[in-house]
Amino acid sequence: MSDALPSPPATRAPRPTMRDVAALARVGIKTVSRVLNNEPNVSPETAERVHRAAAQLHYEINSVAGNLRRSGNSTKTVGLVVGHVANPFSGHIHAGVEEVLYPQGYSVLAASLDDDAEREQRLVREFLRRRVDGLILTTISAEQTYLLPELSRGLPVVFVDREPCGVTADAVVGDNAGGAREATAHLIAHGHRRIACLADRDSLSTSVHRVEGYRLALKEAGLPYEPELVTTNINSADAARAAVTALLARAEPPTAIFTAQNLITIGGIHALRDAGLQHTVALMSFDDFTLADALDPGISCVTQDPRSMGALAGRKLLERLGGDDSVASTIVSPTTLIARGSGEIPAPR
Amino acid sequence: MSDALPSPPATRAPRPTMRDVAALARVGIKTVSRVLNNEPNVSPETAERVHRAAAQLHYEINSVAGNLRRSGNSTKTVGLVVGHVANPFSGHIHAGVEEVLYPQGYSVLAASLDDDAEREQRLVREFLRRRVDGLILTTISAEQTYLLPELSRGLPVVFVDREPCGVTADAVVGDNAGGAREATAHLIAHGHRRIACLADRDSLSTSVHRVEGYRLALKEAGLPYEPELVTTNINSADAARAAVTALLARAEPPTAIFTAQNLITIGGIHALRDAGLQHTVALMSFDDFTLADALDPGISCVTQDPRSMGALAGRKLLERLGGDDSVASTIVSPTTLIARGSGEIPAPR
DNA sequence: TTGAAAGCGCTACCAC
DNA sequence: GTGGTAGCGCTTTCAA
Repeated sequence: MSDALPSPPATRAPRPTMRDVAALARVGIKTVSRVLNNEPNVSPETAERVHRAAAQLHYEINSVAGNLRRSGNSTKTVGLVVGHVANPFSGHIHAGVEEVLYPQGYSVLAASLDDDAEREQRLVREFLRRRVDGLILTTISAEQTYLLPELSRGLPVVFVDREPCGVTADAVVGDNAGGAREATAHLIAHGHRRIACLADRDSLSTSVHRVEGYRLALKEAGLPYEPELVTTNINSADAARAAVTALLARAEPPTAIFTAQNLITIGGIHALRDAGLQHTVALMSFDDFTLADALDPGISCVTQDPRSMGALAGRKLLERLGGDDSVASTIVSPTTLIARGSGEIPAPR
Repeated sequence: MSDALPSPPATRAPRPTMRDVAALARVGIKTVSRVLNNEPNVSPETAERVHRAAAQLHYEINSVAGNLRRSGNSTKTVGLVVGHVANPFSGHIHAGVEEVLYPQGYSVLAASLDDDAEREQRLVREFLRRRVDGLILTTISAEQTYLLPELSRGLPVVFVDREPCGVTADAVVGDNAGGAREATAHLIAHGHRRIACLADRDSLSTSVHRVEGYRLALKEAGLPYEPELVTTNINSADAARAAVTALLARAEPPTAIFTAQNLITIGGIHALRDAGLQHTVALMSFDDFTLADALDPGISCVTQDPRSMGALAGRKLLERLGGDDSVASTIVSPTTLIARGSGEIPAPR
């Protein structure tokens, strides 16, 4: 009984090379190279013969071999390290990078940090062995001095989301302090005086900046900074849920909460619901998520634009690849406040 | 005023080669190769000298050049095409693939389909030029016969999420028909007789299978199939919102809705809320999303495990890369029903 | 307009 | 143990 679909043989056949195409077209190998790379000075008839032979053999040019010899020794490949590809924030960064780099002929080797500082270095090393033309990195390690030899060699590196530590390099970051300040000021404007702040690990500069923004807003409003309302080093939704539950159980509970990260917001929402306080205690989130507007109340937030951040990082890298030698800069991508209800719950009087 | 941080020169310095290391260590280039590849038959003293020289020059082996000569002509690179890297479903597939391939020394070139069939072919072609060892593909094109030359050459290709068309190859897909059938049967079990079905484009096999599952459940329950309750070719949340709104405005509106995809569910939720019917009309979603349990009512769904699907696809590819010549197979990854409230709203009597 | 030869950085093979 | 030489598939250079 024969299958309707063409069933391919499982044998591994060698790929044709330019030499095979040249032989079939009865020309020199260099002529094949010229034709397939659209170089001038080939007669139309010869070009036609070459194209026909290439098509017949299903030949695809080998850019790996080509780039080995080609000037600049470039691979037209960029290494991208993000927090985790399964995280939508990382996904949007990836999308922005892709959007900018693929049209310019670059391919993207993507990998996840997975909260592992060692992995960060392993991945960078692997990318270097593959001779990527540049790197776009979200980092987790305490400092990136391990990149110094590469940077001093002129390898373009752009940091995204988190600023580098111990090295000078381009970076694209969200306005963490500014966004946190705006979120906190928003709560203050609705009458709140006791505002809790829940943040991620202190080892992350993003997290530290958000707490700073929170403090700045308090200071600007002449409110005291009360350490017992601030919990940091929260790294899961469950931890956030527990932390918020503990805060609400205090003698003087906060009347508003600023959750400085996505997962923390999710844990916070659960905790408020557990206590039946979702319409009583105000909540502002740093970072948005799907259906935040479908919850009751809708979740107010300040949101970054990770896709734009990825695109900016990609663009910066392209400039460096193009030979831009100007001094390293940090681009701050603005945040946007979205009011949906949870952040506009007034303070009790 | 001097910067505290080391500011790297912007000049592009050439990378050291094995020859440079060999010269510095006063050994032959082949010895450097042996040491750096952990091959035997090198005296400890020589190895030490080589390691020292390599470290001094910050030399990293060039795996691109090495693989050119190495047996099998492999690049230890795999090309991955997903729907869109910014989509969490795609992100989880990517994560699963990564999780399986990186430990085996493979790197992943990732790219997004972006709903563009031409892009699919462009990306595959680019990957072929980069001589990837294998491909993991989510497809959008009507048929993939353009892959036949590669498949017959023995290039390992694993399709993920959507089954191939026009070619025989391994695939990992979710249980689209089974999941849809289970979701629909769940609604029927809660007394519903008029169940709407909203699905994505008919050109997607996944979508077609989900509608089939819906029909099968109706049939098994002895319920009639009413075409006016089925809307397909919905490709955005807004379109879904409009479609549900239209359904609810009918003379005999459905008492339950099966939304056969993520974005459609989101649009459907909005439409039900617009009409104030979220506690009246039952809703089952195909695919889960963050905070689905925090909505009121919680959204019941059947969910796939895209991470596992990615891992299965990666594992299959590794087997093929390892020389497995067995006949192509399709792995069906099961779905799970999660009851949260929206799917358990009973039919009015 | 065409192609032969050299060489990109490395590994396979074989001599020492 | 060690290292030269050939060659992976291509582009560069240069001569025809």
